[in-house]
Amino acid sequence: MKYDFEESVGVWLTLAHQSYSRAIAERLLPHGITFRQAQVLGFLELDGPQTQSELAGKMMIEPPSLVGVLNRMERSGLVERQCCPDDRRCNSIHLLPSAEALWQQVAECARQVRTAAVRGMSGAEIAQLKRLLTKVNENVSDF
Amino acid sequence: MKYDFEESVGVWLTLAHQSYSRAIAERLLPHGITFRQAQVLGFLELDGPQTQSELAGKMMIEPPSLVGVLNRMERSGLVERQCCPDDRRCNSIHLLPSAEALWQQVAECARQVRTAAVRGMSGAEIAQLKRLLTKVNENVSDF
DNA sequence: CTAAGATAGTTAACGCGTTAACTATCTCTC
DNA sequence: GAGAGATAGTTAACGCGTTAACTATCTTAG
Repeated sequence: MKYDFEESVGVWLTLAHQSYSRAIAERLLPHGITFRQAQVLGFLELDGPQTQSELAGKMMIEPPSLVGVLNRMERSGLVERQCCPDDRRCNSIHLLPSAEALWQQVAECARQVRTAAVRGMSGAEIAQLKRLLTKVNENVSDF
Repeated sequence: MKYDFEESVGVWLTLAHQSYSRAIAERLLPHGITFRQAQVLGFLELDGPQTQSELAGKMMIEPPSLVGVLNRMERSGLVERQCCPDDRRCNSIHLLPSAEALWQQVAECARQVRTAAVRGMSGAEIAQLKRLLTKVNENVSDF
């Protein structure tokens, strides 16, 4: 009773995910930014200044994971931690001017990869892919 | 011109992949083993003693990434690095007795998650999922 | 046979993920 | 108003991924 490494959803999933994130990382590299940092930029751009917990929630990582990302981004002068006056436990994360310019380029990278990923697929196929991936997600989430 | 985080293949892919690997990790935890260590076990079980480069290739990680995994597995008494007599640059990685027993349980975990992932999907849908994921992989690999 | 190049493995430096444990601060209840 | 509990952020310890640079060893060409 052998375990077949080749014929498992897990393998296809891993392969696709790996190529995808590698493609984004490679395109982001020349801009001196990582995928996670780009995501922070995106959410701040989209929803304005917000809390670390909020950001971590949207990025679907644990708060401690965000600490390092923000430290590096602060060091690069992209964002700023600003203490909330009404709740001194919170930090409000703000974009700095240099980040605004960068965001346009970063968004373009993401858009390119996103477009490339579904090249040659019909609308119906894309919808189907989404449906099946969502299904896998559900199946596996609730154990 | 906003970047839509919700409606991208990347997001669906990430979500599915995350749940999947989390599900495996959770099931493996009680056995005191990680996903990567389980993979090493699997490939050694399947193909017998082999080189670190070979292993890294099959796991699709870089050789330096494997070093730490093997160090920890050696520390746990699961595997052994054995110097190849015919080519003294290579290490031949061997399973130790305690690993043999563990493997049965680990394989069962993987099988459970793999089965759960496609629950409620027809054979045609699974084939379609594979086809689409492979397509995404190809699309994005060759830039 | 020797010098040059390829290959196997390691280390170092970095980024990022986790959980557990800690510090502040806020909130809620008595 | 004081003590108990919830919440925001951090740190520490761990696992794992990368690239670049280094050490051995083997191979190959001259």
